[in-house]
Amino acid sequence: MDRDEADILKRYMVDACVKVANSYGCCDAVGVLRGTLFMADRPVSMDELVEETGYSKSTVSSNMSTLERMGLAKRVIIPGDKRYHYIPVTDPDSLKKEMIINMRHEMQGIIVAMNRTEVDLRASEYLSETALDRIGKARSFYMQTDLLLDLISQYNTEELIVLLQRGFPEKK
Amino acid sequence: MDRDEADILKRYMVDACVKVANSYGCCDAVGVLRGTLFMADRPVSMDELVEETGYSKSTVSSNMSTLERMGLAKRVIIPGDKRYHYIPVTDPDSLKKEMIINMRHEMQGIIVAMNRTEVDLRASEYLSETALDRIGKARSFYMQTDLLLDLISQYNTEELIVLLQRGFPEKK
DNA sequence: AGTTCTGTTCGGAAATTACCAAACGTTTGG
DNA sequence: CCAAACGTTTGGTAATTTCCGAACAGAACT
Repeated sequence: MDRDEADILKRYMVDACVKVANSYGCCDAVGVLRGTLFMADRPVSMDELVEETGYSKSTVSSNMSTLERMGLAKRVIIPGDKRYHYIPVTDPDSLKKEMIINMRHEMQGIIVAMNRTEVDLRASEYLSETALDRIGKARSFYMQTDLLLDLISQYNTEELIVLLQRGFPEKK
Repeated sequence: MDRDEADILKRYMVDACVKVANSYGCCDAVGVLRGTLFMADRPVSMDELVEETGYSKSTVSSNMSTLERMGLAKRVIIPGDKRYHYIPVTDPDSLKKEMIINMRHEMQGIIVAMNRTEVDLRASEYLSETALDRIGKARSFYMQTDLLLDLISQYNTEELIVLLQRGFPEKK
């Protein structure tokens, strides 16, 4: 397969991955690399990623590190080759796990901030009931969501779908 | 309450909101404004946001628009005042709904890309079974997740927690 | 009408970020 | 122990983004 053909084949995935990457604040290169990796039919070395994406070696190196950190790519060892090779992470459980970890991390950051703020608020001489009340309500939302995410992480997607489609049978 | 006191009270929330904003690729100002708005005990005019954040009027205006677009702030009308006033969106249902809409949007973008890629792949003379297989598996993951999100959006958080804590009773 | 008080848009300056090339440290193979 | 191959780190540059001030457009009141 020549380069042009490969580029045409991967364009949609690359575009979609770039959009996703951007929506999480990542630069284009992360998306391009992810899409390229996804479309490869075997583990890809860094040289090949340089070749296929047109980015420099240093850019590929650092951005592949971030893809790895995000749990979207993995390094594998190819026997008889001293170079690293990357494969995309595509198994549902890993992807789901990463998504949930990220979301819970966000929840917990906000919860910690709310706890600290509540302490400050109660110590303040200008005690704002409105603020206290709002913090209490918002915190319980974030804690509930965090709990829900924990529960969701204990089932796989098929089980969750069955459970939720079943719903509350007693309600008929 | 003086300015310093207010700044101390809101610092944790502002910091946390800035972190969240950054993790979604938004600039600091979005987080600062969100945190400030959250800590206000009444609807806030744009002048007050300018005053409290130190940003210029134009910066506040454009970033409040993005907060509104993200479903995290709302404009309200104060009778007898021709200025806009902003309130933070804190009710659980709205927040949950926004989160799910964003996630489903991401899922659907990827699914569309995969469908188009599959068409291209099948039309290509260099048909890669590996790529086709990977696309099929990945797409079913994203479609399942999308379905799951749809189901999740049909319950409120309390109900979901009950359902998932109950689990599969027949499995004892 | 005109005046004043809104909020948005526009152009440019400053700060940040993405990227590359080169130098560097490590590992592999001879 | 040397040479070659590999990946990471560093410094500098180009491009982007953020932000501000000024100009602008619209509404409310005189």
